[in-house]
Amino acid sequence: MSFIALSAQQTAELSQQLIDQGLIVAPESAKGRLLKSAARLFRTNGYERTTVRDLAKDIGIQSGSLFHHYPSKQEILRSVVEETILLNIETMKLSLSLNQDVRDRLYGLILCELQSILVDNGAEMAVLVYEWRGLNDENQSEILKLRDEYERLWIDVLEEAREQNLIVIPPAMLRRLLTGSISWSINWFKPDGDLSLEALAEMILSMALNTSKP
Amino acid sequence: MSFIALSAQQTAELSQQLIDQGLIVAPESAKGRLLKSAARLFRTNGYERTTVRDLAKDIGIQSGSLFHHYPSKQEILRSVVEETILLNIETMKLSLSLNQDVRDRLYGLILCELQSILVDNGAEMAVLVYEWRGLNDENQSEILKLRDEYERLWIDVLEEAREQNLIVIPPAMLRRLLTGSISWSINWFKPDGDLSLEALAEMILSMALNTSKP
Amino acid sequence: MSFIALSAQQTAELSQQLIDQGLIVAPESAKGRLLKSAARLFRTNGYERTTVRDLAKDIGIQSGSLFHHYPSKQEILRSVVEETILLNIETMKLSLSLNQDVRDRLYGLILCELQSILVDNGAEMAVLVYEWRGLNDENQSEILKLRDEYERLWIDVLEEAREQNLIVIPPAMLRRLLTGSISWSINWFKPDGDLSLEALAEMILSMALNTSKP
Amino acid sequence: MSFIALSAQQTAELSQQLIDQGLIVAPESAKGRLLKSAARLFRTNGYERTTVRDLAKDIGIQSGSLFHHYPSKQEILRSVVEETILLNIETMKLSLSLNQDVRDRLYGLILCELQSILVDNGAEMAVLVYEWRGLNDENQSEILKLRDEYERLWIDVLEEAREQNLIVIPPAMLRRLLTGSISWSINWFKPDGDLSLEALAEMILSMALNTSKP
DNA sequence: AATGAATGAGCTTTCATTCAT
DNA sequence: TATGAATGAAAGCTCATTCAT
Repeated sequence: MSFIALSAQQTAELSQQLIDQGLIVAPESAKGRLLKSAARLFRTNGYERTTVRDLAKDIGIQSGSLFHHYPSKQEILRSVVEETILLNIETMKLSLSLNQDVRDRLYGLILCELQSILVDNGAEMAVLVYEWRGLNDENQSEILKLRDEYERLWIDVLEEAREQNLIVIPPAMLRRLLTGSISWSINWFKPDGDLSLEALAEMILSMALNTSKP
Repeated sequence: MSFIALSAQQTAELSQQLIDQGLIVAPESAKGRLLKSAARLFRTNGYERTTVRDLAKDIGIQSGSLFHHYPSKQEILRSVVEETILLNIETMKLSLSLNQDVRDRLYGLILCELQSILVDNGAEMAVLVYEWRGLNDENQSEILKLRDEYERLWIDVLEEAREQNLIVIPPAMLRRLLTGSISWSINWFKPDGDLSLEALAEMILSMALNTSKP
Repeated sequence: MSFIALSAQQTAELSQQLIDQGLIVAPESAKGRLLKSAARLFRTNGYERTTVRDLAKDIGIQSGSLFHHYPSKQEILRSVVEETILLNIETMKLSLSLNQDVRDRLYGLILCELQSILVDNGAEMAVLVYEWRGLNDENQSEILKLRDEYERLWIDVLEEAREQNLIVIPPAMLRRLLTGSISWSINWFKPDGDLSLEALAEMILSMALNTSKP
Repeated sequence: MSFIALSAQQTAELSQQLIDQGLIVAPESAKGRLLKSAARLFRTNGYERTTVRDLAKDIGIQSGSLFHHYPSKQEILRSVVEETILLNIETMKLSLSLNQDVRDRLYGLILCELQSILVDNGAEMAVLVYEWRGLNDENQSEILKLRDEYERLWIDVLEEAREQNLIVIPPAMLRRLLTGSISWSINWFKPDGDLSLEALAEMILSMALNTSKP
């Protein structure tokens, strides 16, 4: 395959750019550590089952002190979700810019989403998928706008694939089926197991493309 | 396609048998209505966000009266989940007994799972998929045994398909991808929309089988 | 010692008389069994900690059925306490009528109270002593009248003892000290142990009489 | 009599020492006031009949705030009981260290226990005696160890008395009779009445010693 | 008499949030 | 910024009692 992956350096630069633009907070800052903790706990125990005391304890402060950083628990969830989408959008855009072949472009999106959901620091994505209901109505619609942008990237690539007769299922529908397959992996994938992320991505790609794996 | 679907009568008879064996409660009984309500509310709002007062109000009794039927909220969740799996196992077995062709057999499983998760009385399945963490440890392992039996049915059919070279992805892995695709449908499928359950099932089948839809 | 004890037959006749007069219920009747159960449970777990469901279960009926026999849980407690005092008063009167010597008379009272509190079917007395606060105000004052009659018997005998210089502590005060010693025995006396009820009664007598045990 | 009583200053110093060692909480602290309140209410109404709302109201906070100080109502009871025994043990040891004559030593123990149970700040002792069953099993056995140490002090003094032929009833038995007499006093003694605590202690002593009051 | 479903007030406890220090 | 005591609404659950059958 001709796929060009993102280098670690490119990923790091991207994060730094977003931090500089004020779109996401620096991970080593107090707020950053809080968000990381929150993502992990929300993912492990669920939003409701995670108390602000759990959160505070996890980063070594008192529960009351949390509210100096964020006005409410709800806002913490919103930040976790928002930052994740923002980072994912930019990462995916970068990957697309490096690859022209539609197979590679689709593979890149799959890999990116898997990485976001499965690798160590990707707890936030799981929250995005499974703690959707934890957001109140206002926040849901706000996040929805970002989500539309995110999904647009997927649909565009799938439309390309359709034009080249690589897929038979309508793009919007296929995206939904893939979303399910990819997000569900959080329930079974073991990062230290035999199966690599790349191998999993290829399986999903082969399923999507409806052709035998090369 | 040569697929033989379950008739409404067969489904009804199956439910009645399970009721007679004491494995599930009659849906028109007090307990039955409670479980139905619980499944719907748990699905809509999540287990944690559903209070016993909500539940009681929904079926028109006082909150304290709930505990006349079930000793705890947790036990209600357990019952919802357990009954769903039991019913699904038997429904799937029946469907498998009616069809010999492996494509039909797989199509039957997909349809059955979709039906369970998407049609009006399928709220329980969503709970099974998404409220897993709501169960305490003891109940999780108890339910896990039933789940193994359920998954066995899927794996067996996928093994058959593999022997006939209909699928390229290893059965256990493919099942996981399908589980995700099918269960995620709860987040977007509209029962009253243009897409029929059968059409959706066929799309998923075609994705699984890795061959063009006939 | 010249003490004349009550025979089993005399005790039985006494109970029968009270039953015939309608002052206490027959122990083998439904109500009787209920009271016996209640006394035992109240004694073991306390009035508050004993639920009507516990009570019902103990005698093998449903909790709702209890209220065909007694209008409230409170009334059950009142009956237990009332019957106990009534029976004790009569038993003590009988014992006093059989003994003239003041040492014997006092010994009889002590033995009678110990018996009431310690022997197998004497759970009611413990309730009388320890579940006093479980009674509401109205019932407390009603029972108080009976209690006065009961205490009168003690005081009269202690006055006699005082006139004969057998005791040095004022009767009213001594009665209080003895009440404590006797009732506390419920917390440590083992009916099957080495110490007999009679030996214990003698120790208490010797303590009261302020003379060495003969 | 040659009895040397504890001075108010000595008592105060003892309390301070225990506070400094972290064994009991300062009475003027939030926790201290809570324990004091709890002891009084538990004594007056019983553990079960006292609600956490009663408790909170009594010290002027909201019921939820109680749990900032103690994790459960049960733990409040445990603390009340534990602190009482600890303080009593130390007070009794101090009294014993000041008196050599066995009569005086015994008189000191009696007085100390009476004081603990009857004077204004002695509600806790009543709880210890009468709310024993309110403790759960785990806490009962924990407290039991302290209680053994407490009882050891009594038994040792009674053994001395026996060696000097001052008592005729075996020490372990006599202690039980005295426990009853002393603890029962809570049900009748009026701190503002004619009878002084010291006079009551002497009566009990004379009853125990089996000799006329000198 | 007995059942068992239902009541409804009240229980202990949880928890996001506030605020004086 | 951080603390930690306090808030107060709401949670899950208990239980004496009622009542149609």
